[in-house]
Amino acid sequence: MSSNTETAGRFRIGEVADQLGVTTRTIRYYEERGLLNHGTKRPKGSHRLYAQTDVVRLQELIRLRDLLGLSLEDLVELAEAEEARACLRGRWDNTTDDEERMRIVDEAIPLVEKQLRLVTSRQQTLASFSDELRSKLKLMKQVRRDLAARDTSAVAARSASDC
Amino acid sequence: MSSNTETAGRFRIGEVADQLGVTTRTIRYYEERGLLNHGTKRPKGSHRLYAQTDVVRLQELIRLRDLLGLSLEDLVELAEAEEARACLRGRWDNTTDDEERMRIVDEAIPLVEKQLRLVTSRQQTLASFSDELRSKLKLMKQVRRDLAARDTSAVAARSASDC
DNA sequence: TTGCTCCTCACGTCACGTGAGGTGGC
DNA sequence: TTGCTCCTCACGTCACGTGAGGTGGC
Repeated sequence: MSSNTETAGRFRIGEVADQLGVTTRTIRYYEERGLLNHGTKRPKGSHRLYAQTDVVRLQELIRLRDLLGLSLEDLVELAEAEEARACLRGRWDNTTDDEERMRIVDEAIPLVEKQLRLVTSRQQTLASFSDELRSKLKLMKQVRRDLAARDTSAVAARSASDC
Repeated sequence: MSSNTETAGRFRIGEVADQLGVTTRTIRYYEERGLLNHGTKRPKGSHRLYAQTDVVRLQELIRLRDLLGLSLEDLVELAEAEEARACLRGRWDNTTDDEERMRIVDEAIPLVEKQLRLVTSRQQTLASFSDELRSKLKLMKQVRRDLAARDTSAVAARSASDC
């Protein structure tokens, strides 16, 4: 996955799974589907080893999946775009060409902006849901107070919009 | 589903599905799993008909599923608890007993509070994710400006924490 | 050498998707 | 009567879960 020798292969699949709160099966499945391991061809049967950058990358994908409910197909799309950033493959560190670096940053920025838009949209939906629940709760507590005060007419006035 | 004659049976499954943005299969599946149709025994082969209260109820379940990523098992649990509210079955409207109404409200309040806790927790997670994306973006734009100004030393100072 | 974790099939499951073939109401 | 939507199987799919049986490194 990482071709960068200095960061290569320090974590085993079980450690990564524990860190991210998923199972090893999930990680292997993501590899099957092409989200990981674009770099090294691992000899069949040998252990998978992950670099810190790989873990961070997986972390991001899993967070997008959990928080936004994206399908693996969506994740593949985002991952491929992120691939273009190439930071993970060391293109950034291996070049001293400012124009090359400019291109990398220019590719990366719209991607993060897209993720931010997705997150912001989801935040708004949740905020209105939250508001709804709050006013529902407020109403119910008011009805409760009316009942406690044996004020039947007040209860009747409110009950229509309750529940 | 609804045994309340005045609100019974005005929507067909296709209409409900369109309103909620799901397929008819989803609604039938939820019925299979016991989330719906606790009331009427429909003659086999006959059309399903839903009341407005049924649609609202389904809407809530689907929103919880989408926004919080709850499993159907989780939804069944919440639905069963909500069943206790009994408003949908007309217990509220069919009683004039204040103590009965008090019991209904007392059962309903902690349920909505629980939903609110789930939503709030999700909001916090999303907020920190959003913050992370924002500062990442800010840093990348700064690097871009440094590159544009051909200020190589400034770029180098920042690149370590980039990507 | 003994555990432990890893490996690869491969079948099971959850939450639906997607027809196949047929019936029912405006 | 003609469409349209509905019905019930029932098999397919996506994203994994869960062993079965075996190998590899501290």
